[in-house]
Amino acid sequence: MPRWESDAQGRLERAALELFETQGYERTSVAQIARAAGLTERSFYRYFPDKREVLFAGHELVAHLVGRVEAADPGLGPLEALLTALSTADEVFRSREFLLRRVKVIADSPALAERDLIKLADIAEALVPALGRRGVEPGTARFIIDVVMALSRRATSRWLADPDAAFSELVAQAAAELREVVAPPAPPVR
Amino acid sequence: MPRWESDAQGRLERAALELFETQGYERTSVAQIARAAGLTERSFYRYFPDKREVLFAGHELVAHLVGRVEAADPGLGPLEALLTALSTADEVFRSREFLLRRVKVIADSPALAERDLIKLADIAEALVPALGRRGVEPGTARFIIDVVMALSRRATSRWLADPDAAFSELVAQAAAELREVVAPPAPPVR
DNA sequence: GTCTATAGGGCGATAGAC
DNA sequence: GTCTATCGCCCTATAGAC
Repeated sequence: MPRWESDAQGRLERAALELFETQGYERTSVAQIARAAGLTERSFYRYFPDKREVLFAGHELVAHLVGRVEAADPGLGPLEALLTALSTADEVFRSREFLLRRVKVIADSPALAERDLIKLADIAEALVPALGRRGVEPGTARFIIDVVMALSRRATSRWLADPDAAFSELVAQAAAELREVVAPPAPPVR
Repeated sequence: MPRWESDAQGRLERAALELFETQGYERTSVAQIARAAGLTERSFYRYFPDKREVLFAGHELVAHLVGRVEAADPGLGPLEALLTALSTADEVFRSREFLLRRVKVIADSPALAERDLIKLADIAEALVPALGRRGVEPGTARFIIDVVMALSRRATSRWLADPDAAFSELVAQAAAELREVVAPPAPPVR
């Protein structure tokens, strides 16, 4: 018999999401989350550096993307490399149920929205050296990555809304949309 | 003779930037900023809802961009409309000196970096209805805006680094770069 | 675990300008 | 009198130090 309940971190995460949903982020204290998970406030900070982080644990996505970019065919250009990497991102997604709940909570709290954005920025930053190893200058790399982040946002929002869509399809769709926006198919007829 | 020194907000902003530069954001307390500006901590919060906001006052850029998008030639597509608007953004920029100091301070503090990102996201959000009035669907609008935000980031970082470059030129340059990335000029020869 | 500085909100008091 | 900027003192919660 274990001396403590196992998966303290997971319990804190689930308790936090639940409480944020029902009471809102601001009106939920760290002590309350800890209590709901059967821990003390002090223990909460052993697992998470601050209150917001409880919703942002796990760096699987960054690692996944960086790995895929590095593993991509060296003949691919930076955009293509990023898009192939992004296409498989759903391999490390959590359940749509969970992500939907999380997105709603984040959207309802400015503090969490801020944290969400910087997490995305961290991903973008981590991808710069990955493109660097493919011979892309940091400035150019960051620009292309930012464009792909826009594309990822588009694909993800559709994926959350449509239970039947394949993520890789939505990435391809967004990429097509990008091409259309940048170089409209209809040539100027005059 | 006025009972109080004028421009309390400006004094707080200047004192804050100065202190953040010399001591760092974390090691500067609100009380210290207020004292340096000849006010009390409580008064600080009359001007700024929180400590971070002292570096992010003023919404001129949002208003400027929205206005320019709305005023843009109705015949322009959404991307072109956004780019013309962005090209004149430097009209509401503060001095490069000030912006450089500010950028450095923000980059040195995770808390300020988060706030900076959400301010950009706020601009993006504000532009959605502006494109909506041009007949663009919200989802598509947000996607195009996000691409332009990436482009804006590229142009701005170059503008900060190069004292002689014209901002509108840098926007055009980034736009050309985007076209090149999305539709490489060299067709597949095989 | 305990202690503490700080963020930041609530509410009321004060004191000039009008 | 009202309006408005400022201060004072309360409070809780976060998060870091010890």
